Amino acid sequence: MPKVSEARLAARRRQILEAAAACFARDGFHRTSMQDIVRECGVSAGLVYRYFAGKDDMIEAIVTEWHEQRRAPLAAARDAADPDELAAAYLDLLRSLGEPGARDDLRLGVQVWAEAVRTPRIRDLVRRGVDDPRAIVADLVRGRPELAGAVDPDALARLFIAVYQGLMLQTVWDETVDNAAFVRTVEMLVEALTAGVYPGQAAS
Amino acid sequence: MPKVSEARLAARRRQILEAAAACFARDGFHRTSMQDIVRECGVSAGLVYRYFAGKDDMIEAIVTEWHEQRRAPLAAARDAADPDELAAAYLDLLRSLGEPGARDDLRLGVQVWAEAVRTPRIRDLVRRGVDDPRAIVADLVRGRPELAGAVDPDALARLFIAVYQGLMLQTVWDETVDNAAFVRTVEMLVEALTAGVYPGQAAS
Amino acid sequence: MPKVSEARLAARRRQILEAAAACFARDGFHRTSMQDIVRECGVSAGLVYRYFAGKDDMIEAIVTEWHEQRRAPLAAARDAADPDELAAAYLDLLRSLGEPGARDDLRLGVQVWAEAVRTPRIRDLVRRGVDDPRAIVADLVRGRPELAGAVDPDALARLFIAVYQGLMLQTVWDETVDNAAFVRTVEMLVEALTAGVYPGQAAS
Amino acid sequence: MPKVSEARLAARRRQILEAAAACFARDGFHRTSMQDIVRECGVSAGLVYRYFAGKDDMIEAIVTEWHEQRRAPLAAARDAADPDELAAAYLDLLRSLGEPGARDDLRLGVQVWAEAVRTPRIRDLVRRGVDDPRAIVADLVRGRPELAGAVDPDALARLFIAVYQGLMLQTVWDETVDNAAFVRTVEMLVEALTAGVYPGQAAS
DNA sequence: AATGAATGAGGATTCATTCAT
DNA sequence: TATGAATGAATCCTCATTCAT
Repeated sequence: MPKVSEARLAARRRQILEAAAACFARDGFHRTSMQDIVRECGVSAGLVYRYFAGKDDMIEAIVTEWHEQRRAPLAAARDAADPDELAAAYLDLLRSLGEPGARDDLRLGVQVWAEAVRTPRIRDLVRRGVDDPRAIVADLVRGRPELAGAVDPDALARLFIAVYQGLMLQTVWDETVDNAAFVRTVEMLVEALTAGVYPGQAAS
Repeated sequence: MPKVSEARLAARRRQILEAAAACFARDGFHRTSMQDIVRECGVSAGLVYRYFAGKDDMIEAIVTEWHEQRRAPLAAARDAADPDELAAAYLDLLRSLGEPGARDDLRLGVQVWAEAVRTPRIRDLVRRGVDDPRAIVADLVRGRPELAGAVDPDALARLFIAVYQGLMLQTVWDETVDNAAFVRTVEMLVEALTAGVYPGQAAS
Repeated sequence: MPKVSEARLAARRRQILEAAAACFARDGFHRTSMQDIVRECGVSAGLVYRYFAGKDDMIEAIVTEWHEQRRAPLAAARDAADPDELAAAYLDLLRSLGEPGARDDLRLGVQVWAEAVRTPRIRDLVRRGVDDPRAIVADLVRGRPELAGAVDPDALARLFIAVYQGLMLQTVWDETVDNAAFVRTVEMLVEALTAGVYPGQAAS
Repeated sequence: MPKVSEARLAARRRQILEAAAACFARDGFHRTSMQDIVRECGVSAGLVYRYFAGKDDMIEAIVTEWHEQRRAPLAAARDAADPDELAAAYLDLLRSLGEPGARDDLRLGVQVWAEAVRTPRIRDLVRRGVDDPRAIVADLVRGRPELAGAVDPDALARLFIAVYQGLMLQTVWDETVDNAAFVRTVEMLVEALTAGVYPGQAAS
């Protein structure tokens, strides 16, 4: 089995996966037929089944990839071990939601969330996609006593994730959302936390 | 001269609608067959079509009702014209997400969001479901100069809605979410806003 | 059971029958639902079944009536025992096909013919609808030796009926058919027959 | 690069079309279910939809073919540019109506006529199926001044078509129709026309 | 490796008819 | 007499998946 062939295989897989993602983003998992995907990626129906065991397998692959893409920047910031960098990475994620090129990704994400409600395997993937960032943020909070004393680190982490999720939803349905104003408001909130102005917080 | 009372008709409609909502919450709109709904509500297939023009019509009815249920408490609080009451109503909505009886409602909501991505009519309903509460909150913020001077009222309103949406998602996938801790954190945030401790805010 | 009631019954029956005929003419027997008829005649579904045993029964009633209406003028002319009158009655029938008010009747007739292909009971009714006029015309021909010697009376009768049927079809599909020109051509043919100008005919 | 030859595909299409024609002739378009056709042609339900967009598409294909079969002999005769040949072709068409093997074709034709009443696309096809032969015959009449002076060429053409249509109907309902006698009568009529014996006709 | 013809169960919806009121 | 809510089998069509080529 020559290496060229392996690269080709990977490229084919990618080609199919991207066509599928485009279809799923447009119409959701259950309103996209395999024929739709076949049409979109320009290969035969039979071939798709040599790369994926079936539709569910394809959905899983797409969900896994979707979360990986979001987890990466946060994980990188954590590895840098600089709290400011993590905050910056988070705000960048918020900002990226406003970029026009992100639309399909957001649409896909919402479909993933809905699928997680009913499919245990998808739910597990999505939960990991939430739990990993949450742990990263919670760890950071725990490392700063003036914050940790005032708030539940996990709850605060969930709050930041919730803000991300909610902005994502609102952006998906309404392209006129003022992303910059939203991010500025969140930024102020983050700064206030860092500055220790909350009731119960000791001044830092 | 109807031979069957209007109340009976309304009850039938409700019976069907609730069976449908239960099915949709469990399996999503497109993995729920009309047969599933028929089985769930115990009437014949044909009868469903005397009350709803089709599956899409039923989905629309359910989406409309879903948003109405959330809008009502906020609208009531706004009519009371008491800022504290509005904040309390909002926090109650967050708390209600943690009640065990709410599960199906949350699951249904996530399906609605996913459907809004691909169906213009549903998107319109969902946007109205977001825009109405947003206007209520933004108006409140505008009425308090010390807040309005520091933050974009719309952005802040979106932020609160985002928090609600995100908590809803996380609760749907993970029943172990600590709702009380989350709400406490949000409460602190709200109080800090009211207390005017944010950078840029004049002390109230 | 008072007489008034009987008249009412007949009126109801007529009301339903006419609504049904209008629907059938528009959409054919099998694309017209009982609900369509119910809507058209403004009574309830249940009531229709007190006047007709079912859809098939209604179709039969309509087919019977349809043929009766066409047979009547020919039978009247035959009873007058005047050959010229019969010819005139026939030409009048042709002319009536061109009248705008006849459209629905023609449409209905074509549906009847199609139904006669597959339903024995309807076929019997339709055959009688053809055989009766044919006998009338054939008898006339037989009574005129100079014609009967030259042509098969039955075949000639069938020919006249065929001409009627064909004109009916062409008129149904195409409202621009020149009815007057068609009738003039047939008239000339009839006169030629009467004048005995055919090969094999002795001069009258 | 089709893996299955084009001939095989065409054969499948024909297989399905012929099964459908048989069903439609037997039961009419709307009393024939897709399952009936599927049973008749021995392929799966899904496959039918790879060859036809739906039931209506199949009906259209059948109607088109039906008219083409009748138009062909007339068109061939016209191209031969011999009036006698055209007359012969017409009489042959009449004779073919009496052949036992033609039954299903006739039954199908009557269903087509009924469908033309309610479906614009079918009506267009049927009108073309009438207008083409009419033009052929009318052109012939126009080319013979002694005929054209006496009759409206279009009306005469319509008359011949009407005779064909009427004979078809009568044959469909009644297999005892004496086709030979009918054709002989029509033949005589044609000869008389050619001989110029009509009132208003100049002797040829 | 790649194709796409073929399958048949399952989808939403309609319909003639009945019967409690 | 009259209503119209209720039934459930039947209709047309789609879909994920397979396998001969």
